[in-house]
Amino acid sequence: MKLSTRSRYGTLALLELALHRGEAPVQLKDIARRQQIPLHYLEHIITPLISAGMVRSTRGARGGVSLARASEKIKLSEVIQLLEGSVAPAECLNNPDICDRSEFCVTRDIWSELKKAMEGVLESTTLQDLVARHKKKEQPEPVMYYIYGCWLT
Amino acid sequence: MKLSTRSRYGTLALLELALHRGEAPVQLKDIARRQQIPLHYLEHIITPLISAGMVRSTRGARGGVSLARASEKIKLSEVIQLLEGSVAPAECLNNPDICDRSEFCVTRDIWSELKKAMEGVLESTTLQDLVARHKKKEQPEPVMYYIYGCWLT
DNA sequence: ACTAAGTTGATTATATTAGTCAAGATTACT
DNA sequence: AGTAATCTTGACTAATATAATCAACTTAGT
Repeated sequence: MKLSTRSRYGTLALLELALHRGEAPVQLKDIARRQQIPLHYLEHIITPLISAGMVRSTRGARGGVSLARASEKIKLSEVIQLLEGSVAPAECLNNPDICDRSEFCVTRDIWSELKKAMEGVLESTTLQDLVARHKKKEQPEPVMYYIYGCWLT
Repeated sequence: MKLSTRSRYGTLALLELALHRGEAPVQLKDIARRQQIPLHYLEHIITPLISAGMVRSTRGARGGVSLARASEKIKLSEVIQLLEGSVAPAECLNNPDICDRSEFCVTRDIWSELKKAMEGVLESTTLQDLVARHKKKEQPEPVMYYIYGCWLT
């Protein structure tokens, strides 16, 4: 029940791109270094994201990759779909024919609910949400009050 | 993001046991046949469930396995925990030390929410729920009315 | 032309999952 | 007591998927 490193690396890479939105393309080697992803592996991870039109690539010197769409428009569900193939926790949800009891199977029904719960999170989270959380963590915005001669948080 | 067959087979086997609750122990070979699970594989899957006290085994001729607890008391989350190791979609949730950015990582926060959503389903589903669903599917309880000379559903 | 990038496909390495086999332990039944 | 049926255990193998690497190629800037 683990996400593959493909998905985790891919999401980190996309977050990196979202953080540099509007600037020059980011080079794969920089993403690789900053997010500690093997460069050669990242090259393969980024490919399906480019094919799907989520990421734009600029070849040649001073090239790199950048988001092809607004980060508000990129849901994690789509990212996982592209990198993991599917969010479904059991293959019979994608393809009922692989099991001849799909129609009657109550465990399949539960895996379906599990899938829905997962989609609930992944559909409602965009890259922009990740960016917002990231910035919030960087600047924790310390709300403090000076009362009784002390700084209180 | 797939459940292993361990978990899926194991859940099917437990459902089988729940359906025969109160009767004589069910033999592994019968479970294997009915649920189409390789017998030798099932032997290994059932082991951790026995160790954990979820399943009771009766050795020897006419032996078998049966639920050690009421099916209402067995949550799927526990089953998955035993068979899959953990429900966490990323290892850093179980063990923050494997990654030096766990503390700041916003993707980790999202995987954590994903985990919570999954737990929401798995914690609230018991074997008894599976049994109930199963019975409901078997006997769709056709509520019909004989009106105007016709049977209406 | 040269260099710095991304692109692609082949290949290897590693880990995990899935499954098999066989010897052993326990119990029911005759 | 003997035997057959059944779970138990550990070693082993096979299959698959994941992760990673390498190298040749294409593209674009200088």
